[in-house]
Amino acid sequence: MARLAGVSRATVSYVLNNTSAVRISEPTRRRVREAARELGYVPHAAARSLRAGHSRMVLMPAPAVPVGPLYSRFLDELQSALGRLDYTVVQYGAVGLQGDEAARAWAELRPVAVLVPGTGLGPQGVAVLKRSGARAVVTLGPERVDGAHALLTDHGAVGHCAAAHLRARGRRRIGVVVPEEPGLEAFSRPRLAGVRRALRGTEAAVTELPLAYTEQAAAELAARWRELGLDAVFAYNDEYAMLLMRALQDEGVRIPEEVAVVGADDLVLGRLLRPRLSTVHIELPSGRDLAELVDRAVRDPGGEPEVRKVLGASLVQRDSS
Amino acid sequence: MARLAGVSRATVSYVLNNTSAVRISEPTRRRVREAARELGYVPHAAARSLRAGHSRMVLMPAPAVPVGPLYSRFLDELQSALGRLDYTVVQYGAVGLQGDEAARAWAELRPVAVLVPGTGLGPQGVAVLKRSGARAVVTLGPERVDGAHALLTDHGAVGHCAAAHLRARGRRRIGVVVPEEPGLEAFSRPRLAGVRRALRGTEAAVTELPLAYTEQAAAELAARWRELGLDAVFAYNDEYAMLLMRALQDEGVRIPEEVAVVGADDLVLGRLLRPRLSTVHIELPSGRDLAELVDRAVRDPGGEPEVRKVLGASLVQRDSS
DNA sequence: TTGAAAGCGTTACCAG
DNA sequence: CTGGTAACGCTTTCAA
Repeated sequence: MARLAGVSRATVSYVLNNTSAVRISEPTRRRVREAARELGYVPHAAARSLRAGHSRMVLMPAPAVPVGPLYSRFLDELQSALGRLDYTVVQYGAVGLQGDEAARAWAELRPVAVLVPGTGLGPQGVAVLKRSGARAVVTLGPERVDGAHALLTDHGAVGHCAAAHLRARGRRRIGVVVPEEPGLEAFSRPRLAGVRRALRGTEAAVTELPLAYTEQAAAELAARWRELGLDAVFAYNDEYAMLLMRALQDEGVRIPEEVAVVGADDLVLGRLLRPRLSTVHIELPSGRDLAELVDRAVRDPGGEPEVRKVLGASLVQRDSS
Repeated sequence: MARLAGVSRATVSYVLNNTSAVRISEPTRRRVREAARELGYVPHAAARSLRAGHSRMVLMPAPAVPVGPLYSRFLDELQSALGRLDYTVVQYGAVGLQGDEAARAWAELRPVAVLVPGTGLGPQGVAVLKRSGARAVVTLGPERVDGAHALLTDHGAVGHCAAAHLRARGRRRIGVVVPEEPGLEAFSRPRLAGVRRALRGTEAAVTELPLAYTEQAAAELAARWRELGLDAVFAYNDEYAMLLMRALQDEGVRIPEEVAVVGADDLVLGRLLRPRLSTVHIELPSGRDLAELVDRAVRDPGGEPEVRKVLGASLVQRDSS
């Protein structure tokens, strides 16, 4: 830049980085600062990290599905926690790249750490990222990936929790709503599996209920409700629960007498329904903890990958079950 | 990298970029490709853009507030549209930097375009970005900023639409819910102003109703409802509308006889309430259009800044008003 | 058809 | 204390 400030580039670097190893005269500092402001000088991150051989960028693929308030909060917390640790968090617009191909695209940015929600990253992808200089790869999903740290979000626990509750309440024929919206299978499948697991070896039976998030789809499901002969339903989450409850009530099905309903996510919404919605409260990891994990991993890239279960599920009983 | 592939770096560059200006022998190409795969070679985006003097990165600050399905959809569309135009969309984790300070942080990444939702970027910030090589700066907010293209989202129109409707229905004492959640003022204030504008010069009166998004806050508001003497309320959006409606119904206030309620956002939710919720349907710009605007601006950085109104508001009347 | 070399903006290192 | 120089990985121009 301001070789035009009358000094050398090195001097500029010293001044702007407050390098303490060398001492620059006050007048010089002033000259440099002034010139910087005047020229609207902004350091060039790419050049810096090229020279340094590493960056402070933590890369996350941007979530593809509209994301609830829970995950939003978590993400926010994570970002500010990492920010305080002097990392720059960047969400990479996921443009439908698949798995290891995506990993290569991410690697081009040479992030110091990569945080991958969901599945789709294989051991190969992890290897690519690490070779390209990523000092930490952390997955946030149902299963661990070789070479990466893992935050295991076992959505099975959500279904398990709901099903165990329904069974304890004496319900035996249990429906499970499976959203038809694409992108939600990642959550709905494990939740369904969790229900199955909870009921294995009991006399209770599970019925899958595919459902699109529209009034009409819910009405159609409700119309054939009696012939399904269910006495309980785990509705995937609170929003689908609301959709289904309304349709059932319009159909004259009494809740919870004829059918118990349980949602998930513990949204404010559920408390506003009548009957009040029983739900599975989901506890995500604290953003601060995760930020610290990332920082630790970056500082000690050789360490054993940490694997940690991070999804807490607990039932909140209200009036719908 | 693969000087170890037996060829020169230039050759590698040619092969991997499919440079058509020069012709490389097929065997060489193969050798290079193979070596690249074997070594897990991934080009270094920073080096590339350093050399090229520009990047294909479109930068967006990540929204600070949990964002509804509307905006999510819009963002998704935008990202894939830009992806198809061969841009890389990156969301920068907003770490509470203010205005032009944030602009400097963004400028460090030398994005080719910056897309800024909300206020907080001043003309100075725009200038910094442009000087640092951004060929397009587009704001998405209530007012234009000198030097930047603007997509004007006039949330006043939302309030205006709701208020005009309520007035046409004969309501005269109109409450307006103002969320207490931080970060929402950016939307709630203009919406309130829009209501005021719609009712100016009429005999209708406006009452502000601050409200936190909790059951208790809603109950407290409902408890003193009669003394407020309102015959209509614009509830900020559908979610606050649901919250308030429930509290009012618990209090025995009849909707719409005693008080008409209008929400906004036209969520599925509103159709599930009883009475069905009247709402303001909001039309965001199509992601494709915006992507094209960005692309045009990048190709012709000298052009006049485009200023465009992009927020459509139309009332959907149901049973609550 | 291929190779060599320059240069993008930074910063570490060493000589003045 | 300050300034010159080299090197990070890449693309491009020029020469072989």
